[in-house]
Amino acid sequence: MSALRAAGFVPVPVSEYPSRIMSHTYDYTGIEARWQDVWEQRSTFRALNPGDEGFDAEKPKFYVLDMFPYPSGVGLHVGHPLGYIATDIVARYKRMTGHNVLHPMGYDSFGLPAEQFAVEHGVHPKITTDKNIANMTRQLKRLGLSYDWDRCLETTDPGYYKWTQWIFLQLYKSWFNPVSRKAEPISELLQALEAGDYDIGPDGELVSDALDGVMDTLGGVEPGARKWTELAPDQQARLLDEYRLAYLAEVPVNWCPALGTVLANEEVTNEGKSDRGNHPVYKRPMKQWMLRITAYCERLADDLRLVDWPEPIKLMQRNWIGRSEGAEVHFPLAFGSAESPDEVITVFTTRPDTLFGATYMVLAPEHPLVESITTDEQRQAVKDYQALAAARSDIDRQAEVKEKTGEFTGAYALNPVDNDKIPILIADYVMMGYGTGAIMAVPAHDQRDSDFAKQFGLPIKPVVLPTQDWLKHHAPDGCDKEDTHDLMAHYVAAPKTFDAAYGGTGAGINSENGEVSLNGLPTPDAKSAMNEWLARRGFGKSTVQYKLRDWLFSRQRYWGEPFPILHAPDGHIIPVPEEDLPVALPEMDDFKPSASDDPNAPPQTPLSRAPDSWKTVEVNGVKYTRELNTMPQWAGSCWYYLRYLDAGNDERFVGKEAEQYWMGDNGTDLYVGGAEHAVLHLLYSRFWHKALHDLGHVGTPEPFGRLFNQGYIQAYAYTDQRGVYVDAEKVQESDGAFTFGGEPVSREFGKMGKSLKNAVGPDDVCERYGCDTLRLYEMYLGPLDQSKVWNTRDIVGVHRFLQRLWRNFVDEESGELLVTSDRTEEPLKRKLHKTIKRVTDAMDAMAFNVAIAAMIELNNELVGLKTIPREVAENMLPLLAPSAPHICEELWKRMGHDGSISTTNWPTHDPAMLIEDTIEYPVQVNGKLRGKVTVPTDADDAAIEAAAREDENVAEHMAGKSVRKVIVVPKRLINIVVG
RNA sequence: GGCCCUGUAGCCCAAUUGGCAGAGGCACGCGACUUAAAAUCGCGCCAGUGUGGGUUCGAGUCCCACCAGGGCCA
Repeated sequence: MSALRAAGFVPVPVSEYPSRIMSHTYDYTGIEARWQDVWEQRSTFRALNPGDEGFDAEKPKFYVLDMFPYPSGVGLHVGHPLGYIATDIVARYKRMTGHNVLHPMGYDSFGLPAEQFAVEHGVHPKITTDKNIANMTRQLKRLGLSYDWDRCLETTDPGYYKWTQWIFLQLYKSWFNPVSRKAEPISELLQALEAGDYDIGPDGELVSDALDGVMDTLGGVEPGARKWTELAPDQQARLLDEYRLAYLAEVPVNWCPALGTVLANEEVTNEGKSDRGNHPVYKRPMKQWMLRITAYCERLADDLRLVDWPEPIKLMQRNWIGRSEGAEVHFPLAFGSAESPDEVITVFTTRPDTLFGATYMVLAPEHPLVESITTDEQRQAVKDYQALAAARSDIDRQAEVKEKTGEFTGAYALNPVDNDKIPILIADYVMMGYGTGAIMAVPAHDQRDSDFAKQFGLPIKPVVLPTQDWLKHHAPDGCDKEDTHDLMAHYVAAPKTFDAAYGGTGAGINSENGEVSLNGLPTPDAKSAMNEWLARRGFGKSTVQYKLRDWLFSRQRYWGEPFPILHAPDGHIIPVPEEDLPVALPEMDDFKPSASDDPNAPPQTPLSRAPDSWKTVEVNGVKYTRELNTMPQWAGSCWYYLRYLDAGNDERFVGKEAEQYWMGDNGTDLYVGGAEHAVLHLLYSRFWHKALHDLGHVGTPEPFGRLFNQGYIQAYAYTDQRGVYVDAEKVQESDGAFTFGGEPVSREFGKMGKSLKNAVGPDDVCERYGCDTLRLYEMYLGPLDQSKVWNTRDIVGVHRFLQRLWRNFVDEESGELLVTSDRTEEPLKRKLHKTIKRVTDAMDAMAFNVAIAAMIELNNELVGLKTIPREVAENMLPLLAPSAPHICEELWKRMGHDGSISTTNWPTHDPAMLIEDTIEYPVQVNGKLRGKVTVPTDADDAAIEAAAREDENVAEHMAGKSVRKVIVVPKRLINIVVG
């Protein structure tokens, strides 16, 4: 059952539509309503799965997908359907070129926007969501979009989120095997542990002889390794939990008291505010569900090579994953503390070549080692500083200000390259969440280290020679800036007098011990020489680090998927058995989050107020409590593209055969949506898909083979003298000045939407011009991938085109069809075939603006004719049908066809019709146009040249000069170079 | 500060990927029809491609620098 019918929509019988047929003019209202109804009644756009009756296995498949919308309360504005119209044209085009097309739509109905709308209006989110979905479905249907509505899904439907929960359980029941680089069932890890394949290292890492040298974490037997069988049952359980792809962890999270929930890093803005609502966000440690997306860093980055996506989006994902190559270096403590005499501090650096320049170390104030290394004299000062740092936000701490704060721990480490005793400090510009939470400070070559060192009077030792330009630019006053040697000498002797740190590359200096010398080596060579030395001496090794963190997967909200997890009184957790899914969201009247202005307010989830009958579950005599957090916004959208393939399946999240057929080798054939999802949805989806792929549930390594980002529709917006936006519709223009209610306003420009008060609704446009006009107008605005300005004034252009088309086909007086079986005149026939080719090429390139222009041109050719030849009409309507389907269906029917035009074949052009008998060549002399000659198409180069030389004007410009070169570009031009 | 995208008639956009800068639309002007207006039809109007260099027989297209607008990351 379609969402629209579910919402109580009853189609009006065709005969009752208001009609202006009597006058035989272009009655778009009646035509559009009538054909939309016919499509619905005949299920014209139902996509058949393999095994369905009538399924044609011979046809290639084409899966064209839209990013599904949130069912927002304000409905659609004309910016939303831009992508939907484009995919609809592609879907209709592909059907006509012999493809089995899957073109579905659904609603991403869980999450903050829906919940906030419900809270604001004091209505249960289920009710507002249903209402909003009904309204948006009505709006979408009115655009004549050829979705298979039978596959429409809502992420809030228990029949859907049952499988979202199921996928979560698959992640929970899996671990990432670093050797195979794949997710594998955790039961296999358990078997391996029980068989003694691995021992357990002191930090819970897996240790195996067989894997020695293959993997770091699985490397050779370490002292203190234990056997699996030596662990107590609860230790065994905890160890397994540490390897799961979904795990609980006490981590510093982004806590937003005003929203009453935690947020993922991706949902926090640069200013440290919530992406939604712009509320302050604080870091605090909390026990939360995490998904181990970091295990997939390498594959997520590498596999971007497999997909046809816009380069900027790939780049954004790569930057977000943030791969950096460098080295891990172990600094021994100079005086071991009493508790742990062998302690080392491990740092990650991207510049191991600057190790000789490390003159001190900095730990994050939260670093676990701080406690044990701090000397008694410094203890109080360190404690005070830690308290100070805890009160600051991450964003604050990372801000690039010259004023740095910190405190000395009293402890020292040894720089492994030269055994120099270097002080260990704590400072809040070092973050626990990045790298190892400790850095080696190289003040000569890192700006923040330099600021800190200058402030605390720490030594600065240059180890890389800067470029001359840099030296000149940053040298202190009093240096001779033209004297290269003087500058260098100055720099090496007194680097702190220069006003910046040199972060670039260059030859090494001051970098030599008895075993390795970096002096004179360019940076890349210096890096590898140092890495080699570190590895040889056991002080470290080259390694790769990623910026991406694990995905915080809990939210303290009501309107989300409940976790299928039970907590025992003793703290251990068990999954809900798969056959008991879904864990339905309980009916609750009080679903509001516990919002607060107090950053220290404890999180309290709405589900903690659920009835006990829901919260408590008894299994084998033990009373378990359900997990009371819910999943985040993104959970449902991670896999919806798979559910469409087999939306009604109760047995599996998607049937194998349907999945194999529609996903094929490369996933979706076209995925269209906004670029704002470059690092959120698109990264999360890829992660889930890869895990499902590893576990054998889906066949392709990537979900979205081809991605296309549509641009935004922008519109003029107007502000009054206070700078407040006013309703753009009510602004009046006269002589280039704009007024609102008599007051002058200034014009700006921005993305269409509620906040700028410049939204235009599709319903109004459909009312006034019809949806075929709206569809054409949106496509005709410009290239799909670019942002364009909405200008209501321009709509009449494409509307006139459709009016003219109608009058070319139908006599408005009599209603008589003007299509006859007359022979097509030769020039018109050529024009037709040229148009077929141009439109086909443009459709393939998704250059719909160009395709429409070509059709307008052909239509304009027909305007002067009393009747049009059937040959032209029969080819022209199918060309236009994907873009303006309703008017084409109507004219197609009036021409005597029974079936829908959407099932006819796409026209093909006759190449012979494109070849002209003669070609006019522009003739250039020294690159300047001097004449034109017309020669037979089959003339050879010599004949063309001869003809060119005969042109009077050309001859004149060649007179008295010798010909150096003649360039004849077949079918293009002739250029004669003289001198 | 780094990276990415975009600059073509008054406006939105084409330009076969290095080959005559103009397909289409809007706006504007004139004419036809009309008592008149709208609609419709016909005709017309306008830039040398943001700026400055370079490569080339030839540059809107490729390279370098700069300017402006938009985006992403610091």
